[in-house]
This record gives sequence, C-alpha cells and structure tokens, in this order.
Amino acid sequence: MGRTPCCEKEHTNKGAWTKEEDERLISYIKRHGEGSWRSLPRAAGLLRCGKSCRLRWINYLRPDLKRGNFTEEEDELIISLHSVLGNKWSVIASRLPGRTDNEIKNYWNTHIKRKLYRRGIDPLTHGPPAATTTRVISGENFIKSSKTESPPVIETEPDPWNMISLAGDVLVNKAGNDSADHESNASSNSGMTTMEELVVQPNGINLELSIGLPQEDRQPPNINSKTHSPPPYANHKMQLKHPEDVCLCCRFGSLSNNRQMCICSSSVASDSLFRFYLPFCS
DNA sequence: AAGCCTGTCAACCGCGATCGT
DNA sequence: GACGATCGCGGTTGACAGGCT
Repeated sequence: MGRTPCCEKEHTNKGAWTKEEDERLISYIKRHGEGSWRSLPRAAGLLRCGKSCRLRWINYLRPDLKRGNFTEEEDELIISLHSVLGNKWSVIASRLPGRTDNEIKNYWNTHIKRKLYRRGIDPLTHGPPAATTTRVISGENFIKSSKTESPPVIETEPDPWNMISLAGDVLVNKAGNDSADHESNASSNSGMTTMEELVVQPNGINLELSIGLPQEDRQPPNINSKTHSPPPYANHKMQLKHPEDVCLCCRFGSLSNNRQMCICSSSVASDSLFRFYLPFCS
C-alpha cells in the first residue's frame, strides 16, 4: 500500500545537479514557464523527479534569487517574522525578496539560532529559556548523538532540576568572591579556569525566574539514591566553540586546553550542590 | 601530513493541502 | 462528496570544504 511514488525512481538521477541538467531545466522553463512539474522532466529531457526539478528551480536556478550573505537587516527581519510566524519558512521567505524558504531555513539553523542563544534568547519561544523546560542538551554546541542536529532538546514537563539551572538563574562564583551575576560570567568566563574553584551558592537562585520546589525537595528524580550518581550523560564534557558561548544548562564555560569546556562534568559530582546542575549538560 | 571533526547548504523525503475529475 | 494526482512545505540527510588536532 502507501502512496504512489512521484516518479520512477529507478530511472531518475539523484544527488547534485550537473551543469548540463541545469541548462536543460532553465532552457525548458524559459520556453514553457514553471509548473506541470510531474511532466516537466520528460518534456525537458531530464532524468529527474519532478519534485527535484521544482526544488532545483525554486531554490537555485530562479533568476530573481538574491545571492550572497544575509544582511543585518535581513537577520532582524527573519528573527521578528519567526517570532510571529514560527517555522513558516515559505511565509517568511515571501517577505524577503530573492530569498528562498530553504535558504532561510538553513540560515536560521546555522546562524540565527546561535545568534539568539548568545543573546540569551530561546529561538523557539523568542523569550528567555523557559523555566519549565527540562533538559537542554548542551545548547547550540551540544554533542551530536547522531548526525542530525536537533535543536536543544526542550521537553515541557516541569522538572525541578531545570527550574534551577535553565532559567539563567544559577549563580556560581569563584570561592571567596561576592555574588556576581551570571551574565557577566557567561560572557567573559574570565578566571573560570577550573571546576575545583567553583562554589555554588544555593541562595543565589533567582526566585523571580524559577518555579522551583522548596530546597529540600530538589533532589532530582533521576539521581540514583544509593550511589548518588548523576545520570550517564552528565559524564560528558561539552565543547564550547566561541569565547562568549556558555552551556545553556549551567550557563558557564571554562577554559581547558584553549577550548571552552562546560564546567558541568562528572568531576564535580561529589559536590552535592553541584549535582543539581549536572544532568543538563552534555 | 593525515585523519578527524564541524559547519554549511543543496537535495531528498514524507505528508498535508489543494486541485481536478 | 469521493478519490486520485499534484503541489508545496518543513524536517532531515548527506556530501563537501575547511579547520583542528
């Protein structure tokens, strides 16, 4: 059962288009116009699926396409349109002359999401990271468990762990220092060179942003009550590529071998305070 | 220098929407 | 209204280039 295929797969080319194929397609559309994609390949002498021809034309060959980098104005327009429209790439593209939905979608996933994360904005909600999200797997730089990048995994059920760490409300300072807001730490990471130097101040939790449980109830549900071990994924380290990057889980990074490493590694698991923050990293 | 890793983006795939009969 | 054909969208994949170790 199932759908009938859109073309005879065994007689069609796949993969990258050759120059000759492009020329054939352009020439045919110049003569006959767009449309009738199903019959176009045969008529144009192309061994391609109609969908493939349509996509090639729309995303690459159309003469009115604008090439080159996105401008700052386009960036901001995309961000504001996305905040209203969500992933309606075709609608967003219709507001940016010369840009295709595919192009904008790719650009969003590779550039703008990162840009928003750096601004402390959740690209899904266009607001601050939600207090009800549970597990952001290392934010923009999360270690890919598969080839596919999903955005940071955001689940919506309330989770006390995340209520503490995700909303940007955890204050971690070097021992002996007065409290400093996480923004300045996050942007500079200055002096945060080792995890051993770090002390969590439990009373540094910003309750304005949190809907957390009372302190004594914050034992994370997935901590092994006998071993007090964090979940396995807490044993990873996360690489942060850019100096201003921070782990979306713990909101900090630290320098290690000239690389930004998330401080939320298992090496601090013995610190009961830290355990609250571990599972959200890596 | 070689192998690995990561980012980018063109292309593919599946499915819902729309159209035509 | 039912049904099949086609279109269009959004998510995903995979090839490739460049940087890093």
